Amino acid sequence: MLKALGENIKKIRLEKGLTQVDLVGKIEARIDTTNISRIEKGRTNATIHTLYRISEALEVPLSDICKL
Amino acid sequence: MLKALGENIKKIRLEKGLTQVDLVGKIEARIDTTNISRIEKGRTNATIHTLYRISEALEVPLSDICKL
DNA sequence: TCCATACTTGCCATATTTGACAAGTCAAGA
DNA sequence: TCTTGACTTGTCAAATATGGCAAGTATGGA
Repeated sequence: MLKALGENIKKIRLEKGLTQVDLVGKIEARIDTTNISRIEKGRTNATIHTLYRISEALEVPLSDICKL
Repeated sequence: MLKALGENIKKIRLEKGLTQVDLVGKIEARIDTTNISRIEKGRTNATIHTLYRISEALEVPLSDICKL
């Protein structure tokens, strides 16, 4: 399930033509590519706030990245 | 945003006619009404795994409780 | 081959979620 | 009023997410 979530994020990110660094750059509050990578690989159980910041940077609704 | 998420959960829970205790009872892995209450009140930044377990207990897609 | 870019992974310190329990609030009804 | 059920809030310990940095892997191009 975390893996599916991560793949969702990665898919959307690539569709937008963004690298992890680009994505991080679009997030106001500090976040690290380390964390993006961990989330995309399903290696961490992200908090909803982190996912929310990612959804903002990707310019998609939070619910889009929560579609499993 | 955490508050909106919590209100979402509460709304769905009440629509299903469940109390917090009922909801906890439907979740396989251990969870506490303390945590349900904190999430519903937006006092905690829940992890996606916790929200996923709640969505399972509510029998709705995770994306439904992530609609802000 | 060498280099650059993109990504992954390990480690650390700090902050915070979670589970657990106890105590408190609140509303409805006997 | 008293009781009961539902919910909220405080505190604690343990687990873990996060930010940060460094090192490693993989791929493609000069």
